[in-house]
Amino acid sequence: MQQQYPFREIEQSTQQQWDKSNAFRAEPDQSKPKYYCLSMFPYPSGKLHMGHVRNYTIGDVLSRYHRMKGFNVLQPMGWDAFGLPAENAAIQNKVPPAQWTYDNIAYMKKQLKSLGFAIDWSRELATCQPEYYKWNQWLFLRMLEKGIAYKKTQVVNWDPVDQTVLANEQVIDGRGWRTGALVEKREIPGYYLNITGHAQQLLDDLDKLPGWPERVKTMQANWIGKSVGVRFAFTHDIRDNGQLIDDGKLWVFTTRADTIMGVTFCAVAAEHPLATLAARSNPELAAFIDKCKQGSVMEADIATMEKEGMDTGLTVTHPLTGEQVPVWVGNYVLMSYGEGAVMAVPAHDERDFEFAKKYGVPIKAVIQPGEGEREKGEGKNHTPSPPAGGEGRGEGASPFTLHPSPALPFVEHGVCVNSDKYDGLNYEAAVDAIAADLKAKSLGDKQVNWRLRDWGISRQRYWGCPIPIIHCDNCGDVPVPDDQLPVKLPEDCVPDGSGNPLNKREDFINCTCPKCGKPAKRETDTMDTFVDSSWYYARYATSTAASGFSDKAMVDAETNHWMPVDQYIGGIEHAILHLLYSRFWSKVMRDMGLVNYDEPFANLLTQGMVLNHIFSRRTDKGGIEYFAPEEVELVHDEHGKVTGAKLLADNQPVDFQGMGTMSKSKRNGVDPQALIDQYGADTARFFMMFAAPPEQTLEWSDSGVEGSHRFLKRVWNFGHALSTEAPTELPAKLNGSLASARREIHSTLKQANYDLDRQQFNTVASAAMKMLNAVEKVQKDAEADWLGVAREGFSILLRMLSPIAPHITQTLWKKLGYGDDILQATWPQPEESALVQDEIELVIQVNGKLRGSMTVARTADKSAIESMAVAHPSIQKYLEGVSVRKVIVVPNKLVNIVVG
RNA sequence: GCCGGGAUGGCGGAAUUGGUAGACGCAGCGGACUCAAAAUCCGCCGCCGCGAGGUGUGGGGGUUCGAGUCCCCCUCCCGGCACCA
Repeated sequence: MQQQYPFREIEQSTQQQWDKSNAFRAEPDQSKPKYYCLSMFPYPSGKLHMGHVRNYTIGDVLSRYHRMKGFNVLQPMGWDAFGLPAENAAIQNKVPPAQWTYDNIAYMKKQLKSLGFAIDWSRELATCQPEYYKWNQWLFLRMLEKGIAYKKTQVVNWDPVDQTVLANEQVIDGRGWRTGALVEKREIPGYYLNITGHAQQLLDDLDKLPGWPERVKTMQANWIGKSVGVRFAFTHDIRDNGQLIDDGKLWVFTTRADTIMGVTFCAVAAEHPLATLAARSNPELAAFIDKCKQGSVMEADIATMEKEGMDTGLTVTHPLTGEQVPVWVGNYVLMSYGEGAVMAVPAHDERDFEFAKKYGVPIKAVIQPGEGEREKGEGKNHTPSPPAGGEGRGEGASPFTLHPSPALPFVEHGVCVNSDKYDGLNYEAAVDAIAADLKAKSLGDKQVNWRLRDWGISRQRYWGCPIPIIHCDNCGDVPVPDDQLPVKLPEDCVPDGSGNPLNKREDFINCTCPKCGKPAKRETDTMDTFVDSSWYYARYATSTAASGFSDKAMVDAETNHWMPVDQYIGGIEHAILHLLYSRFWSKVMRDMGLVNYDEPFANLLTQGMVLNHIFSRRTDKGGIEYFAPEEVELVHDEHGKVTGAKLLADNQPVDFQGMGTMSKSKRNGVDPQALIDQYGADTARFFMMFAAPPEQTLEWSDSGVEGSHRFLKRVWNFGHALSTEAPTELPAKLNGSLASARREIHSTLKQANYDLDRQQFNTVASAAMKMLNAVEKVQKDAEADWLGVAREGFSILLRMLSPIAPHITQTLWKKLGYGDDILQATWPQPEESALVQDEIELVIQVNGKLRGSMTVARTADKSAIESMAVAHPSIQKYLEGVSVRKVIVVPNKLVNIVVG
């Protein structure tokens, strides 16, 4: 009779034991290597979603594996608790955001606990707690003192839906990153952090992160966007009401100063002052400018968009030649980058070339391929020039031949021609000489341009960390003194959608000026929530030994013990913003002597999204109606191939739209709670690990979940069966089939250990299944001494599986008498003696094609194997009428007989 | 358009350095047990072919005794982006 797999009881009781014994409490221990494993903390939105389950299971598997390998593991958890959803919920339910947030935290914490994660809950924090955000405020004041934080009034991105300012990074294609609303421009004072001051370091230190995915580093480097060039001015005498515009200088930035002698026009952005002036007397131009401003900002459109422009009729003076250069308005020039104006060299720039051809602007070639440089491809196929220092020596480069007139535009580096005194100079020399000449005329110099902008952190929102500033009529903006921190956010406000409720809280606003003592007003702006998440990992790592986190210091010596995070796990969606801000914040804290690390996250794992089927149907009205997967049944043909799907309710077909991320609108979400309730935490965890490698997307599958559950049931039943036998030790000598079963177990373990170290958990789960198949077979064959092999194999299986399915493995570990606590067990290692074979099966190939196999002694030498293979009966027919040219022996693998 | 990453059975996915393609699971098919069903267990399962055999990792070429893996060209898919001067 089969014993039921009572997952509810065993999961509950195991979790209670862990709670009672404080099993996952982490204290520094110098005798062991530390392993700080961190998953990105969740926003307490109400309940966990599948992405959380996947994220935290990956972290937990890594934590538990390292713990059993002898590391001193810290795995904390907390809550990214400030933010807009709480305010939106408040508007809807008339509940204060604080209450909503704390309720959600309580529920989600219960869910996390029910998944059995090995978390040190004594280090739990929520960013909306004054004990935490006090230190946001404190560090902000330090930054203010050092000029890293400053106030300015600037045109900002205003999200009309959220009624707040957005950082440049939070504007995607002209729309708010959260709301998708079209962003408006508004002038508003706010506080900024000088992240651009760290741009070079943030770029350089990416090289210190070999444990980060390459693509994340590329994304960050692109975002920082360093470009080295020359900033210089064309001069002019263009006046508006007698007032010289921009002091008579049209500034431009170029990375190709070597082409300056080829300038045939300038192009300015639609918002440029020269454009504005010219438009005033030219309605046609005004209309064009309006069109440019409305132009699509969608990336895909823009890439294929026609380059358009219009002559302003204005001219400026070339700083080196003194020639008059016409000024055009171009739809491809952006006011927000560089100077909002460019010099145009059609001969050596793709866009300028296209533009000049279209409008008949002259094209003047001033660069030719240099010595050893070859024109690559034809016409428009421009591959980048070889890296600097390579002197352009391409493999197989033929001796230099003249390239009198390369196809234009020629955009690679070369040698100046047609450029007076610069003729013959290569790129570097020409840029140096030209920059020097411009500098001598006070009309320019070398400059580095960054795409990265300073980080605006002011938000006109209630549910965030108050900015600790007091506005005094006498003294201006006065920082709140340290001893008055934290500036506490009142927790009983209920936003009604009409702006920041703090503006109506007299008890919050009214205060006395710390400087002059007169009545003053508090700042009501709060900080961007990316501030909160920029250092939470360091706070987790501070000492909590006394009784919780210190209120005396932001971080302490223990922070430096645990940091940096050895493994950070989270979604790719944070590849730029959160990770860049955290890196910046760490560098600021380091510069202030608060911490001793350069980079907060040594290794980064970006887990893939969780997808599910999307089913839909066109409605009569032309809309699209979505159906949840459980309302739909797949239709197969006789081979099991899916041919369609139908709705259970009406038996009519529905459209299968492929796989997509789980979302409410597509109705394809699966609630983790239902999964846990029906199958248990171990099944949920196992399926998450089994279905795909961590970095790839994971496709939801109900039958996959059932398969995972079925496997754990088999583990349980096998454990139960073993427990009815009296324990036996592994015998000293094994017969052939038991030895081979044991070899299967140990070689599977060897592979699993390799896979664990490369974080490929799906094949570790497979290995566990394979191992169960092996021990079940041993049991079924029931040869003498089977029990010893089965017990050893099962003890390996339980330990190997325990990071993924910790409850069932702990329960069986104890039940079978292997030990009291599997957490204290050592990680299994394959025994080399179990892996050796006396006889090896070799594959025989003829001309690389599989033709047979044979068994040889382990000790057989090469020539013996060769002659055995050639003499093997099953391949004789392939050797008839041909002669054996040679025989290749790959040890332990195969023999290839080459004939011809 | 540019930069990354991909493409392997009906499906999810395996295959350390080039060495038996398809591990493990799902789905499917057949069988056992059952009055029956569920559950469970056993077997089959890339494609073509009765079979011998042929063929097969998006397509085409190449290197090699041997290519999913390396090189060249092409197609498609997914992510990211900056018309960045």
